Amino acid sequence: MLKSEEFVKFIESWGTMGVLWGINRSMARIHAFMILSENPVDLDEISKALYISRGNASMCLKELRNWGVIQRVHISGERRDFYVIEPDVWKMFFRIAVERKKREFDPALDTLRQLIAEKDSKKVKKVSDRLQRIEETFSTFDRILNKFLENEKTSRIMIEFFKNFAPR
Amino acid sequence: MLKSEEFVKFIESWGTMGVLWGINRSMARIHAFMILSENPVDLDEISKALYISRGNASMCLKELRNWGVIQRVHISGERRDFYVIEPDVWKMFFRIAVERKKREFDPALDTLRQLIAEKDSKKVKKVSDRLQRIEETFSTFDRILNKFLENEKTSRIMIEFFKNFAPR
DNA sequence: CTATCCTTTCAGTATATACTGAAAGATATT
DNA sequence: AATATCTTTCAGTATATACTGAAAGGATAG
Repeated sequence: MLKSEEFVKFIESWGTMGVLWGINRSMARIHAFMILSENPVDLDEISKALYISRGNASMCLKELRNWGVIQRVHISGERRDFYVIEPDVWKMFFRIAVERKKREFDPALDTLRQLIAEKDSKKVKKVSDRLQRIEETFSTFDRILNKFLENEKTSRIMIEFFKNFAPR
Repeated sequence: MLKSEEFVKFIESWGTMGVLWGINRSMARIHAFMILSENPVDLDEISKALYISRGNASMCLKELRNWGVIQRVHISGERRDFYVIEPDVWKMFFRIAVERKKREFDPALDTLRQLIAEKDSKKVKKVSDRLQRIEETFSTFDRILNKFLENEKTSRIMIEFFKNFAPR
């Protein structure tokens, strides 16, 4: 399961898309490599296959684990650590969504609200109306996302709804 | 409407969030500045207020126009170009979504499909099943997004649905 | 037509981000 | 407890990304 031209293309393309998720190229390439691997992989294999230093590979694996998109597994009789991807693709999506929201959306919404709450400014009506509209939009978005992420079951229901709404 | 502490904070925070949208700090800061401006702004004003070179400001404005989140307006009697934000916040959201999808999601989905279509590989069942599941997930996501973005009216309907589903 | 005002371009430079590899830290093996 | 195997850390370095400012390119005014 290695090294056809398409595999390389997939790994690099996944790497590019990684930016969409806010993860860096190496992380995404490692993730792609793991998707294409039949068996659990170890640091050495990754390092050699993708021409990445062990140090970097180690840091990327740690970060991928933080994001919850891969897991460390133990193989009896083996001393090394092995890794597998989170097998549930939607779950993988959610985890990324949660992480990004927490890191970048929430603080921005906070600041927006603070700005609106601010009393003594020389705010012009036009601008405060605009801020109000933005806050409403963000807030709606926030509620939808929270609803979506609140538990497994809710997510599944929403996905099913979506599938019907936009059938193949 | 300038330079309270909160305004600066808002601008910088918006700048951070910009990364979420795949736009760089300067672009996002300029956008934030424009949100807070009562009247159309020009290049010079931006450059001075945000301590950005005119060259950079010019490039950022161009890019923001490409994304469709700001518009150039003409003010009679004025020689300079002026700019305003897209006033419809949801529309702004959509434009960013469309752009990002086009740039980063679509190519990845393409590659994924190519990889699946590939005939003569030594693909292991486990891996091809996994790829199949990923394709399904991505494809569903793609259809939802397309549905959402296909026209103004559909978007509005979906937003209304969401608002009811996740009320304030 | 030419001077003035404004915008854009882009080579060079600065800054931020990612990566390497050697050393230290862990954990298992004998 | 010494050795071997594997992982993590991090200072230094490389690479990628963003920014500057001077020069060229337009547009309008006189």
